[in-house]
Amino acid sequence: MKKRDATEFERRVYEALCLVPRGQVTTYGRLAAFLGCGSSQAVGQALRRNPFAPEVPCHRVIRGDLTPGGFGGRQGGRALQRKLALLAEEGVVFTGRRLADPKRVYSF
DNA sequence: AGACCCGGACGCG
DNA sequence: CGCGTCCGGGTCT
Repeated sequence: MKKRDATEFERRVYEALCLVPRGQVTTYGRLAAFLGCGSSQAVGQALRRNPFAPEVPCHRVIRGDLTPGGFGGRQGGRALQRKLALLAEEGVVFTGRRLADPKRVYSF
């Protein structure tokens, strides 16, 4: 496997993600709007690559419906549980598969 | 070209 | 109210 440099678009996503204060989470849609991309899908892909993990709190990013989304959906859900536990320590609690506190969503 | 992920909506119990 | 499913769009390799 070859390593690839993050494109300018992805770099932007990580930078915006770094602006999210601890204890709060953001959504792909808000992130995309802040980047001016207009499509949250591209943001999801950039985080899924997360070449800067764990320096980049990609676990602080959730879907617009307050669902974790594709957080390790391919790793057997193991990574998802791990990030979920991290968020729980920050105060972000999920109810089943949805965020229990929509107020925790941070907006730029 | 193909593959990947997100967003909103609908219906059901 | 919550869940599962459907379709499309934009980006990356």
